[in-house]
Amino acid sequence: MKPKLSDNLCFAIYSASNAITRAYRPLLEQFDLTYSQYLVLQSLWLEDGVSLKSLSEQVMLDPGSLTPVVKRLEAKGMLSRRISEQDERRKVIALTESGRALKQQACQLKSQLEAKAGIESAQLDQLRDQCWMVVERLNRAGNEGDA
Amino acid sequence: MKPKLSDNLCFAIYSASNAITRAYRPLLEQFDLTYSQYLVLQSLWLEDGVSLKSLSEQVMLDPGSLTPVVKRLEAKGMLSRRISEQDERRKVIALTESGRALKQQACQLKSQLEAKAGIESAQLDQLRDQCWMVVERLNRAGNEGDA
DNA sequence: ATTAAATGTTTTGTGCGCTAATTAATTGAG
DNA sequence: CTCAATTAATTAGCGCACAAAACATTTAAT
Repeated sequence: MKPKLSDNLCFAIYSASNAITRAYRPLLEQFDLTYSQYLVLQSLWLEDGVSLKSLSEQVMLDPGSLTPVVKRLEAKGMLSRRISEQDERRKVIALTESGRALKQQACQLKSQLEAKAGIESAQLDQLRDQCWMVVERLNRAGNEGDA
Repeated sequence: MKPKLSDNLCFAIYSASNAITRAYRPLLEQFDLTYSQYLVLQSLWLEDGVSLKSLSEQVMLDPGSLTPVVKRLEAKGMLSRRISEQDERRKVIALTESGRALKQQACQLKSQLEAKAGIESAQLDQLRDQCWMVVERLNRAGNEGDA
């Protein structure tokens, strides 16, 4: 059998990720959000008032990647960034009233996308768990140089 | 049970994709390649001398995303972009000798990454296929407005 | 044959995502 | 207490990934 590009797991995951953000785009447009911004909001809906570093661990992105995302959300009035009083290096990122209010409107987004894709939850959970397994192993492998 | 951010399949796939390009980066560095550039090369190793549009379909990326990637590969001497004689709108993208030669050196990359992550092929194939299922359904859903 | 629609590529502008370097605040070792 | 490490956040620079617009070439319709 001739090898195909789609044989590669990396390409499959990469394409799936691109397809998801592509599919989310028109849905998120009504809220003037990108997928990354939406992800940050979801994280804050679960745990509010965290530092940028803590947030970056939650969403598994570099602090350097997150600063501009959070700034844009601040500009849209979704959250505030005030300096922590305990530790002035830290910024405390907290939802505003509008940011909190968006939670109710946006919770339909996930089911909207699932409906769009027509995925049922049976294999879905397995797929999700296997993705996390890949993430965990790659992260572990990347941090093995800690003497 | 309290809901967690990691319950979301979208987040899992998104994180897995980021983790993969992150893990590939140091491996690809020795070849002075990014993951996208590597993907384009892999596509050309399977089918050489294609138009940008054809290439964009192979790797599932916008032509607009691909133009700069291909240009950089051209600058590195990996491929050539000449105007098609049959249709002067088209560009024919073809590997150079160096581009073809890289195939031998880079074929170890995939196994190198798999070793790094310690993934065995049993569940791997399933994960891959389910990713493609998601991609297919999202793409189908996105193109349903064709009267 | 002329012109209108379609096709292939590039350009422009926005927003990631990463690394490396910078700045500022805190901690710790002497 | 002081000064060197550490930690938190930002900045700068690179390379995507996309949509929308611009441009040129080809095709199709009349």
